[in-house]
Amino acid sequence: MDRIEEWSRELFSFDVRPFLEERVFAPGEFILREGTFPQHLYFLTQGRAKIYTTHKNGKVSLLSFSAAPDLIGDMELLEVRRESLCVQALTRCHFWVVDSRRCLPQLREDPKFLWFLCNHIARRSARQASTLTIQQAYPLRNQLAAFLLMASEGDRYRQRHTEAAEYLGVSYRHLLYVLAQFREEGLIARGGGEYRILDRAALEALAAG
Amino acid sequence: MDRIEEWSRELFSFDVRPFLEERVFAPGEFILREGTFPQHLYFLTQGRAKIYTTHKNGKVSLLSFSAAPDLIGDMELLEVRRESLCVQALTRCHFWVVDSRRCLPQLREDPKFLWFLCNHIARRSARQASTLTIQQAYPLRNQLAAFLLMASEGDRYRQRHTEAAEYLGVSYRHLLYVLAQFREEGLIARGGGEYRILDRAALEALAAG
DNA sequence: GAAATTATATGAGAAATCTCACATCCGGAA
DNA sequence: TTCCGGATGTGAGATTTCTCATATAATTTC
Repeated sequence: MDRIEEWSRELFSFDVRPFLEERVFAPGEFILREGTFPQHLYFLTQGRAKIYTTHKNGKVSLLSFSAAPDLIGDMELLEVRRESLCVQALTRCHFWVVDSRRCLPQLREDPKFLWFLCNHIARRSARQASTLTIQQAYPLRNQLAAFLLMASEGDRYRQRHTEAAEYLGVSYRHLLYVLAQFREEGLIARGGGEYRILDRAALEALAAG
Repeated sequence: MDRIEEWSRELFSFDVRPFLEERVFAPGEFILREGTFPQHLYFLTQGRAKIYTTHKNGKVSLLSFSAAPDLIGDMELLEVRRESLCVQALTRCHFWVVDSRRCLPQLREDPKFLWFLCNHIARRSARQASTLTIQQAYPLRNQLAAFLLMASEGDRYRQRHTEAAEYLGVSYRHLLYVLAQFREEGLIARGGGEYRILDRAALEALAAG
């Protein structure tokens, strides 16, 4: 396939195709399971997945959503992951999978790939740092406003509340409570199994802190 | 200096010494200020610094403590930082400073350095992810137990409460409240301007969740 | 299609956490 | 020494967030 060749030339100095295969995961399928140690790099080219971890007290933390294009399995390649995470497809997910164990020597010597990897991980780290400090400094009201804007398409918001609560790190009950507040204040409206954004400006003001 | 040569051979494929200088910061001095865009990589060889950001609502989030050996300015090198952070020396800090702007072409082509950088950033990212999810899943009681164990030397804990509160992302008042609880329960004791750990096992049980 | 599971919704009360007020203590600056 | 800003410590009341119970709708499974 052409696109693979073009893409592999962009990210790698060497010919990665011998180590490459395509894979598709169905919704709900696991790309990475907790406790396993993958030997592959997964380049998400299509679809959407969620990355989460389960704590000893039973709570689930949804660390992030992964949307194409994204890279999964990099932390494991670098062997820095202590408690492993779980990655599960939300929609049908297409990957280009690199057998990183077999081509690790080439990867370690490839400045083009390493530069890409640095940038990728650094961007993720910056996002996490931002999430972390915002979470410390603002109540759900502000974070939810940002999330509604981020996760909506146009004026329509149709995320699962269960997942949103796990992502925002609050209880399902409390998420619903603040959503109801927003409805009372006329910021959003409910209808037909989805929510609509009524007052984008107000939400943006809240999201900005 | 010998140690510089040895160190630079370990991290770089090329001779980095022409781009290198030593710098020392006094306690309280700023290594990076919010809003500025540094053109240097700072290798912390001695000392301790704090990395924090100030929010629009006035709250300060202490993202992390930096202790030698550590690397500062990497996110800026990769140009991924949105809101810039503030890095301030807590103790006297010694750095080896690389003029990354002048040797960026070499850095981008140096697999040895890039591999190190990937690992460094990935480790930080893993730590942040862990902090983020733990913060979502556990109340201060558990996090404080972990922090007391981590930040104490032997059985003596002598961190500033103001800084601890910013690091843990809770109000000063609430930190003191939970510390008082721990005292009532006989886990710690106060005396001579410091705290002492009395029941390490109990704290470890709390920290483990 | 029936049963079982999962998501949505809401109420009530409790726990965690915050803000603000105020007092004390200590170290550095004048 | 005196003064002052920062760090410590405590109280009271408000706000945010959690847990648990319960009910219904939607979805999956058999």
